[in-house]
Amino acid sequence: MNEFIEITKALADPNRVRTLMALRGRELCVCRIIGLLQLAPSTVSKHLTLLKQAGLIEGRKEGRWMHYSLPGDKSSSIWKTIDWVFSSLENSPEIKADEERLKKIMSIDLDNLTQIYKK
Amino acid sequence: MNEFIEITKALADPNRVRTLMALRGRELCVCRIIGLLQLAPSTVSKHLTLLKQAGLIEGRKEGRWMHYSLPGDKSSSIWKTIDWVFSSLENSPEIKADEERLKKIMSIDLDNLTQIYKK
DNA sequence: ATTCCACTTCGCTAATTCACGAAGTATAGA
DNA sequence: TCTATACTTCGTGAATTAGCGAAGTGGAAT
Repeated sequence: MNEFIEITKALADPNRVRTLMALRGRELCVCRIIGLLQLAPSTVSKHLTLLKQAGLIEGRKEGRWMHYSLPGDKSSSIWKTIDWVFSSLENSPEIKADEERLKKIMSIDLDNLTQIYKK
Repeated sequence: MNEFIEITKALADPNRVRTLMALRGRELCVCRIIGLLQLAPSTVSKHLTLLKQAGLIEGRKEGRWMHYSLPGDKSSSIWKTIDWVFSSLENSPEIKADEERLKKIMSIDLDNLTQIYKK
């Protein structure tokens, strides 16, 4: 029960849900997620920590960058939840708009991202 | 998206989730739910309003009693969510304990419930 | 070594949420 | 018509949460 509530609480915030949806089929570094959500780095970091705590995402450090992604083991029970989220939001206009924004964000080289998310 | 967040928020509280699970396969009047959760009537009423707002339950008034149940139309998309909740919690010890409590609560006649939930 | 950069942790404020009791509404029964 | 019952709404306090900026951590590059 506690675990379940941890998951539903993690999913009870639009910015965290947008993040989860943004990670469909790809890894993202924190700076790109900051670019997507347009929130302070510390805020985004906190959201990511919460999602990770709930088991909805996992992190991988590579040099200076931290990359987040959906759990690798698709047979794990958390994927039932993730699939439910995906199917619930597949037609959401907000998520579609994010998808467009992400196309641009993905095209920017990591080394040039700093300036972007500061404005 | 808004709708989805309304649902996850409704599911982000243990007492509301317990209520949802208690309604599996049966209707319950508010007084029995009060008996289960052991919370003030006004608190329970608020929880039920939230669950209803999210579309997770529906209410039916009969005389003095208000009966809540899961949505009747099982083809409605909310049932995907409800089934996900059920499958996530089918082995939860808390929910099993509630099931036991409910057996007793269901055996009490409606007219005699008042005294019970006041103690 | 030192500086820079990506990110996290900490400390704070504003907003939201959970719980309660008191007061209100509606129905049943005397 | 009056009272009792079942529930809801309102107002309030305590606890939790989302956001921020400042300070801290650790890896890379000069």
